[in-house]
Amino acid sequence: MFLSTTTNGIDAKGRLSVPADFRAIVRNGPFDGIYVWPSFDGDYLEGGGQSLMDRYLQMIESMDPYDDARVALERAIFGSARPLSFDANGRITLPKPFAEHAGLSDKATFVGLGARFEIWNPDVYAAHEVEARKFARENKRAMKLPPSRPVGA
Amino acid sequence: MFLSTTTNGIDAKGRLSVPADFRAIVRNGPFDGIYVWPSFDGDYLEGGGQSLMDRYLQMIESMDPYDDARVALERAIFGSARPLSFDANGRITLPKPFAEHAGLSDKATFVGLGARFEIWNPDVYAAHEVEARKFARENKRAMKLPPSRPVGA
DNA sequence: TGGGATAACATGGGATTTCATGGGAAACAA
DNA sequence: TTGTTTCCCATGAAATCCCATGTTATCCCA
Repeated sequence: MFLSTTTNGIDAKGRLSVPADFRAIVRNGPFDGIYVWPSFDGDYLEGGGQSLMDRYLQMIESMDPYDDARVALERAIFGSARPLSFDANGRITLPKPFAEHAGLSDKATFVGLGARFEIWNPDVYAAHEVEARKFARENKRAMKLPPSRPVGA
Repeated sequence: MFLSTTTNGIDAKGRLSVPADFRAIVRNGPFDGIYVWPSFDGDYLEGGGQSLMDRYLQMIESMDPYDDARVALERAIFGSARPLSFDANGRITLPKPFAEHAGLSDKATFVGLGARFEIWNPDVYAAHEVEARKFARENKRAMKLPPSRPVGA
């Protein structure tokens, strides 16, 4: 599970260290790296490991071939995603268009969201985080946890 | 079930012993540690074991992908939670931002709340507890138990 | 039921490893 | 060539591991 928020530096070569716990999650996969694409919903990047891509693929395959939503998803995710492999020290090199889309220059913030993660400009994310926490506080009553399962189930 | 209240010391390295009974609850899980995040509702930390996180993930995944509440919760919980693993003696190391959020420096109070627990500054908690008991006393008529099930069901 | 032995627990400090980051050299492309 | 990408190694800071110790709780047997 991708968790927590980490800000790392981007060096002159466009290299960016992926947090070690994120790397640990995708390790053991067939591909030693992550999949990243520009979000169609804002100025940030989205990403995940092989299993996330497999799930998206499965989801899309279950939709009608010419469903508008299917075509949109295919374009937005598969059409723009890139596999970014780790170097020996666990860094990826950000393609320029990605850095531009998210306004990344010298620092980037990884945000773990369970099954996937996002990469933001730190300043932009800070503002969003304040909003998100405020919204959560005001809507906490809407949170209903599913019942816990019996031990051993 | 996380129960009772325990206060332990925080050493110079930011290490904090998790009460032994709390550790016993999460033992046998796939991850030997606890998940902790700064509450979005106050100056304390919230936490639980793997099963709690699984339930939150289930809850969030059942919401619409671009629902505002979902996005806010994802960021407020997953975006700020960290897996804190036990060292050989059952201690966790508190990340600095967590200690700052909850005003923790030399001591921390673990408060068991059933499925999850909270970590407070002892002095702040003492004051808060007085308030909480007063509130409970004044609102006792609003407390409702869910209908009980037949024994064994 | 008392009291000594034993185990569990919280805490402390030093040593080691991991991690993020920087830069140079070699391979590649235009 | 000139600029770009990939691989390799160096380094300081931070996190982790390992061992030691006092104290408390638990057990066991007389």
